[in-house]
Parts: sequence; C-alpha cells; structure tokens
Amino acid sequence: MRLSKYFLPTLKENPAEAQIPSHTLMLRAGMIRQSASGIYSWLPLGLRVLRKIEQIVREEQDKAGAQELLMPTIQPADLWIESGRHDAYGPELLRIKDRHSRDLLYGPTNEEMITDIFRNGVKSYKELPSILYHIQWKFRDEVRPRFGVMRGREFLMKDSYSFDLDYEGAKRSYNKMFVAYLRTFARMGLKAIPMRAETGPIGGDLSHEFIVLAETGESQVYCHKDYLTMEIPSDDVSYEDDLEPIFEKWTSLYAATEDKYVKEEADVVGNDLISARGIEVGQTFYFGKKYSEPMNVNVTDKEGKKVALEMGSYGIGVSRLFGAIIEASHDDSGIIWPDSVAPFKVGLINLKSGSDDTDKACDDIYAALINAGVEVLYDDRKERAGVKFNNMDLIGLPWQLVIGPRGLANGVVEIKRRATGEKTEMSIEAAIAKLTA
RNA sequence: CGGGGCGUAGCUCAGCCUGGUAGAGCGCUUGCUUUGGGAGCAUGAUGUCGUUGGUUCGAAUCCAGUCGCCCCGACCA
Repeated sequence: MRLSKYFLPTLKENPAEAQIPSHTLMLRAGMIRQSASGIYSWLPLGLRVLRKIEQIVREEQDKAGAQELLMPTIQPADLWIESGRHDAYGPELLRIKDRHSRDLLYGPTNEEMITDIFRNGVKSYKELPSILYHIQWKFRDEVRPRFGVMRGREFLMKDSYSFDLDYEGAKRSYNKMFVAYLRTFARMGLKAIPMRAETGPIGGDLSHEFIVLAETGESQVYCHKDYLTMEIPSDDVSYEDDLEPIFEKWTSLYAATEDKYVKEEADVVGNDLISARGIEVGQTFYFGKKYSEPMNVNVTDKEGKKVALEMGSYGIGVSRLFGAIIEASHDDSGIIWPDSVAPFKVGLINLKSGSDDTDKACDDIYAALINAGVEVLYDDRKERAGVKFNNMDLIGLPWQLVIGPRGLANGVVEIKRRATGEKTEMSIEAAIAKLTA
C-alpha cells in the first residue's frame, strides 16, 4: 500500500478526550474515530489489526475443535423472556421495537440464541460433544463507557458455547477452551493469567478471568509471580488428549481478582505475590444446566431417557484486546505492534520522494516485497524525513526499511526494528532477504 | 444513578471574571528556499463560539433550560 493513497488521518497532538495510552495512540495513529460515547468507527489501519486479532482467535478456536457460525446482532425478545433475562439484564440491554412494535434487542451476548439453535438441531447424545462459536458485534448500554475500546458499548466479541452430556464431558470442553485461551493470548504477545473469578449473572461454579497485567487496567488482581514465566502449551498440543494436567498446572498457584481475593489465602504466597492492575481479555464459564433445563435443551441418552445438557460459555473481547495489546506494547513515540497482529510487516520509507534514484530503488524494493507476499506500507509522500520517521514510529510497524540518497550512494539501506530501535545497514538484496525470510 | 469538568477553526487551546466587529500555535492553499528524526520566510482560506430561550442598545462573555463529551464513584459477560 502506498501511503500517499492510503486513508490514514494521523494526529500530531493528543486528543483531549483520550486518557490512557491505548486510546490516545489509536486516535493519533488514525485507527479509530469515535461516533458516540463507547461507539467507534474502525479506519483502514485499525481494521487490519482488528482482523488479525480476530483471525488468531479463530485459528485457535478451530484447532481446539470449536466450529464457527454467525448469529445476528439483533435478537427477538421472546427468547430472553423465556430465559428470564429480559427482565434480569436491566437497562444495559438495548431494547428495540420494529415497525410492527415487535420487541427486539441488540444482543449483549448469545446464550439464548445458541441454545435455541442447538436444541432444535440436536436430538441424540451421539452428536455430542459440541462447541460452537461466533465473532460478532455486541452492544451493552454501559452506564459509563470509558478508555476508548477498552470499555465500549459496541464491541467485537468471540463467544463460544459448549454442549456435553455430563459433567466430565463439560469439564473436557472447559479445558479445551482454557488451553486455547492460553495459546490465543500468547500468540498476540500478551501474558494473560487465568484467575478465579465470580460467575456473576451467568451463574455456575467454575469460572476464570484471563487477565493481562497493565497499569491502566480496571481490575485489581493478585497472583503468584511465577505465572509470568509459566510455559504456554505448544503448537502441537493435542486437544484429544487429557488436558487436565495443563489446567492443573495453570491453576495450581494463587491468582484471584479482587472479588475472589481472600487475604489469608494470598498471604500464604508471601513475597512471590504480585498485586497489580489488570485488563480482563477473556472469561470462561461452566454453568451446567442453568439454561438447558429452563429452555429444554435435551438429548436422548443411551438408555433412551431425556437428559438436559451440561453447558459452558467462553468469551474473548476482540476489540478490547486491541487496546490491551497497545497498553502492553508502546513507548513514548507510539505503538509497537507484535509481529502477529501488525497491520503491515514493513514500513518502507523513501527519504527523498521525487528523486529518481530513491524512487526507483523504493519501487523495486516495494515490488519485490509485495511479490514475496510481504505486507508493506510504502511512505512515498513528499514529506520531510522527520515527518516520515515520526509517523512510522507512531503507527508502530515491526520493521522500517529506510531508503535515502546517502545510503544508496554507498550501496546500503537501513533496517530498523521498531521494538528495540536497533538499526542495521545492509545491501538491498540482504534487506529483502531478511524481510522475506 | 450521585459528584466534578469541558463544548470557540481540522487538532491543541486562549478570550469569558470586568458584555462593545473572532484569536494563537499546529494543520490546510499557493510560491520560494530547505531536505537523514514532526523545516524557514511569505501568502491565502477556514467559525451558526454545542443548542434553545432570557437579560441588554449590544452576548462567545451574564442568567435559565437542553444536548453532547470526559473524569471520579457506584455498576460491569
């Protein structure tokens, strides 16, 4: 992509409404714009990142055996009346009437709808277990939206739902999602720690919040410091194997949110206890028959008897992750995108646009990288060098490839690694080889 | 929902107290000079001062209402 043609409205100064780094940087880097309190538009550069985060979530869900579907944002109120949550959910539920005065709502979550779909589609225990998920926009009419996309009213969430015949099966499903979550967040360069959590209105007795430690987090959390260095399940983890050992290991040390914090328990950890702020990026729930019994989600078991299913649900805040990653990875100059979610891998900087030699060199390099399948943002604008350097640092692409007349005269270009600031001079061929490796 | 703050140019903000023809910096236009970390000089354009009403000869400025945004708290799959 040529920057001269790319819609990238960056800001030189900090917008007044933003209070935390991720919000400020997302606005300054031209990734989002606010439409209303807690509601945002995603501009081209921001959307690229959102899609990458979403894709990592998707890949890990698929690996764990979950199947993707897509449910609508608008739901009929009937289902929610049936589950009892139409009243219970309160004013956070955005209620809508259509032209026929039918009651609808903008979904804040999808337990009712997935339950309805599943109960109509499954009749026998032989079709279990099953985990279904979708990645869809949600709306919760928060009393106080804040911190940009960290607590928005409209937000993108991945929600999975598991259906099993008995508790043992449900626990296996829970473990699959638990392991998938560990891997998902790690792939984005985040250290997310599973912590015992309240189940809230969802109910049930087994739940973990996955928390990324960050100064600007909304939750107070406590955990053993060894979580920060604990080994993440590898690429070749088999979801058909018993995952309980991994679950045990990752829940063996103390880790709790403020709600579950008990001083006497925490004190046992002693000097290894970390007390910090955290961002909740995911939560897992096992809630048994809470929905399946009232909503008649049954199958026929081996003995021919009707059995209500054991269910769990598992959420990841995709748009919130966007903010969490920036909170975890930025400096005074701007964002530092982890390679896995960067909007482009390489920022190609032409230090003297309009000059034949640098233009030609850049055009050639740009073509070579594109042909090799590398995502490149080419700053071909007629701007001063300083403007280009600062802009590139701000948007935080992992690699900068700097082409200037001075270097070309010596047959070299410069590669800068955004994360470390390390700069290396090398030949054009070597640079292309390095970036396409 | 309680408490506080703020709405003036695309952005950051001054002006308001003490009413009298709308301002600065950055950005944008045009030209010249510059050109390896947010250039210099010159030039030009840009506003229902959030909105409605009131007071006044006269309101960005004073008063009342209203809408929006932000922060603290409560709340939070």
